[in-house]
Formats: sequence, structure tokens, C-alpha cells
Amino acid sequence: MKRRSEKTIIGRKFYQQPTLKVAQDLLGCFLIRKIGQKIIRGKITETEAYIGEDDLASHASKGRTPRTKIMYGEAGHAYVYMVYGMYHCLNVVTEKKNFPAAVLIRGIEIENNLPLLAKERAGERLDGPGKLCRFLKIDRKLNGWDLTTGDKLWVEKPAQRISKKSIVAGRRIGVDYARHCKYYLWRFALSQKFGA
DNA sequence: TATACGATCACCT
DNA sequence: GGTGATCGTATAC
Repeated sequence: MKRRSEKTIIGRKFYQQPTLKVAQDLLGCFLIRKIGQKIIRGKITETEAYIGEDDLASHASKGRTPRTKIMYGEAGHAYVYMVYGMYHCLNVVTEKKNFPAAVLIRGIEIENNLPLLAKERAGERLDGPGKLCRFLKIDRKLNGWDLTTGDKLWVEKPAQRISKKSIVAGRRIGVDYARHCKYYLWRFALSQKFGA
């Protein structure tokens, strides 16, 4: 019997929910990256929410620009941008059209592609959005990609629901310039990542 | 057109 | 713990 993967692909409705809910619900989900015939599957372990123009840590706090217009677009699309000239970061656009919000995927855990991981660099951990995107070969070509099509890049639901108790909230990282916004507990991670 | 800076990482002490 | 690498954006002129 074959399992129809289309069934487990997360659809647009999921991404249209409040960003903080999406950020937490994405934990434990699987991020799938298809490169040619190769499939890389990773469990999402860490996310951050960026919500609205009032969020000083968000790129959208400066308003709508050619770069941030993706965040104002339809939920369920990928927002990929480059930082410090070297690293890409992967975000998922959430909520309504014309409201700039997104979830940054900060960490994944590769479960079944160890040979590929070893080939990339043995022992390398995938904590941090820069490393993550380097490993998944995500670049600006995927900016605006529709994550609900089930091709190249998409997200699938976890086998079992993640308990709220296993989710830890914390301050966002690298946004000290955002003044009071930096204290928002908009970073979420699976607690096993911190210990266990 | 020119310039300043960042949702990071690797390497130094 | 602190700093340099390195380039796409935004902003100012």
C-alpha cells in the first residue's frame, strides 16, 4: 500500500493562522527539501516569529519594500533572504495578505540522511538558520516559493501531535537592536533540544 | 551613484 | 566573550 504524501503536506489554511500558533505548531513537523532526485527530510526543532510592522526586529518594520513584499503576500510561501552577505535564512509567510508576518526556521534535525550529512561535513550540527540553508541548498531562487505544492520545498505534519509541554519559549536571537521587541518570547524550540 | 549596516558563523583570545 | 568576513538592501545625496 502506498501512502499518498499529498495528504500530509501542510496546506495554506495552516499558515493563515496566527503567527505565534503557526510557529509553535511547526515544531516537530518535517521540512522536506527535494533537490533533483534527492530528498532531505528534517524535523523542525526551532522557530522564531516575526509579526507585523510594529515588530522592530522584523524586516517589515521599515515598511513594504521590494525585499519584504513576500511577507505581505499570501501565507504559505517561502521568504528567503540573505544576511551578512554570506548566509541565507528560510522563513514561512503567515497570516493574511497585506499583513507582514513570518516564521523563521532556525533549526532542524536530520533523521534519515546521514550519508548525505556526512558528505557535507561530518559532525556538523544544523542549529542556526545559516547552516540550515547551506545544508538544504536554499538560496534566493526559492524566495516566494509556494510551500503547498509539494515540490522542491514543503512541510509535512508530524506522525504524532507535539505536546505543548515539550515546547520552550525564549527571547529571539540576534535582534538586540530591536529595543523592547527583543524581550518578546517569540522563539520556540522543542525542549529536548536543550537537554535530554 | 555611494555608503552604512545586518533575523550569522567561524575563529580568535 | 569578542570580532572579522562579505554582499544585498535601504537610504541619502
